[in-house]
Amino acid sequence: MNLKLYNTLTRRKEQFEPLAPPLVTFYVCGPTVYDYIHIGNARVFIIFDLVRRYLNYRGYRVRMVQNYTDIDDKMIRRAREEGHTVAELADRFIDAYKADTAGLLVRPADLQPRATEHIEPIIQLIKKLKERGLAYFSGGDIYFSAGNFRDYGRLSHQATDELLAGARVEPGEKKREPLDFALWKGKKEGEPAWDSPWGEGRPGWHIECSSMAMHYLGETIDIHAGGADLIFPHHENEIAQSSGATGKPFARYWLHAGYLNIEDRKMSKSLGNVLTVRHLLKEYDPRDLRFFILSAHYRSPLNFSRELIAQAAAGRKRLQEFVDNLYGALAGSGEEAAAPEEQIRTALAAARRRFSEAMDDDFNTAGAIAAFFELAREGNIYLQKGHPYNRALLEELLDFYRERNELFEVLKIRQPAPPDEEVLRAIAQREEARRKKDWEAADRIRDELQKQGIVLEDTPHGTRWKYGEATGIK
RNA sequence: GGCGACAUAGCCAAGUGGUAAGGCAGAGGACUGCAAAUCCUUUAUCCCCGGUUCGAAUCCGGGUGUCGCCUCCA
Repeated sequence: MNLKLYNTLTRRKEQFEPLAPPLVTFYVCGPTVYDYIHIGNARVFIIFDLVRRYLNYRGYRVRMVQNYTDIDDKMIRRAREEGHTVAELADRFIDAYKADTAGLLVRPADLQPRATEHIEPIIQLIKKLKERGLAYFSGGDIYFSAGNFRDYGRLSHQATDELLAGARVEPGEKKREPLDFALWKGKKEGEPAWDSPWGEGRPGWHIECSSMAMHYLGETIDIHAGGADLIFPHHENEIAQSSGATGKPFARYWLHAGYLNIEDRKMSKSLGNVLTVRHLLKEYDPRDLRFFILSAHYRSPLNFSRELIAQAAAGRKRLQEFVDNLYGALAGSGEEAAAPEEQIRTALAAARRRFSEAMDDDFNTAGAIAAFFELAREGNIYLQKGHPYNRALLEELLDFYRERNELFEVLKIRQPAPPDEEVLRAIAQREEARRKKDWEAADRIRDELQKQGIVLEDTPHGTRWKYGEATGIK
């Protein structure tokens, strides 16, 4: 095992060593369920789903938790605007989240707890912080006293006095110091509330993640991940609350995904350029969206535009063609191969190595994808050298893509449909026409099949057919 | 103002000391009745200026530019 990952906490790549291998405890900050998720959210969920898959692939047993924030200011505001209860709003957008991420081929975390279903552990955690002198009661709310937590600012690498320079206490706020933040908010008229030792109220935003992460994964977890914008204050505050309560490190590795911009501009409601996953999935194949996102390193900023998606789609198509052609080639394969195999076998070994090295290096998906392409080129060369092909070799090539596609899920690895009598008959007719150099008839048959979604390709070894949608852009 | 990231071909994007992966697009060629697919060839003073080194895209210093965080935000 030689997996390295970039830890925001130390700002360097570190050897990954989980606390209790093969177990890896993994917490990802999930959505606030007040709206549809957008393409920027999608990047985060796709990336960390892939991280989980890769860890599993490397032999770890990953326990992944991702929360739903189903109570906070935004939830309350939106529910009020729409005339629903907060719970109704949450149910609706949790369903939407599940549908949208499924559409993106993201696999759900092992556990997806809701904040409102964990009020009791949250209260216990706040109690502990009060006992330790890290929290205080003020005007119906409970606040965390950031100044009393020595390591505050360590994750975002800001000294507390520098953070203070940009912060202030708004008039009407009840906290004592600018960096303090609410752990519990006293009930206001018309807001959902739960009983607590401090009266009715609701949890603050940061405390839910601390609570749920430790509740399900233990006081020190291996990996904590989220979008880069969560570094401060959310993750900083999570550390303060968790370590403050336990005296132990909270998370050992912090992973943060870079931003996704829209046509070189930050995506924001005010610019009106928020692209929802729901909308994009109507227009694009999810594999194209995934391929696009995975074609850059997860920590780099990534720019989204239709042009760039088209570029990615064109590249992905090449790989899809190759995999489809491997299946086609199996029809003309046997024990004895006509073509020399040394070159392709060398390429296969190199691709395996390259893929693993790239992924082990802080999940370098762009490098890993290059391995897909390099092997495809060599594979195509092999296929051109003439059948019969070595069946076992073709299977090995297919396995290469099948196994890694379990991680990336950017290709359709599927057996072609069984031979269609009608199609075969049409192809035979066309062959006959071509032999007679009756190009008009031959082209008519090809066009006819095309309309039915069947694409014909003439190769030196005969005519090959496949479904048009196999490689088309949705 | 404080903290930080990034700057590689027309476009996207790897590469952290040994003279530049991969993809898209373009051009030319091979194959082909045509088409499709595929293969081959072709395109980089690695933002600028210094420094360290036998050797730097890679390390150090200084510029310039872009972006982000410091406030809800994936």
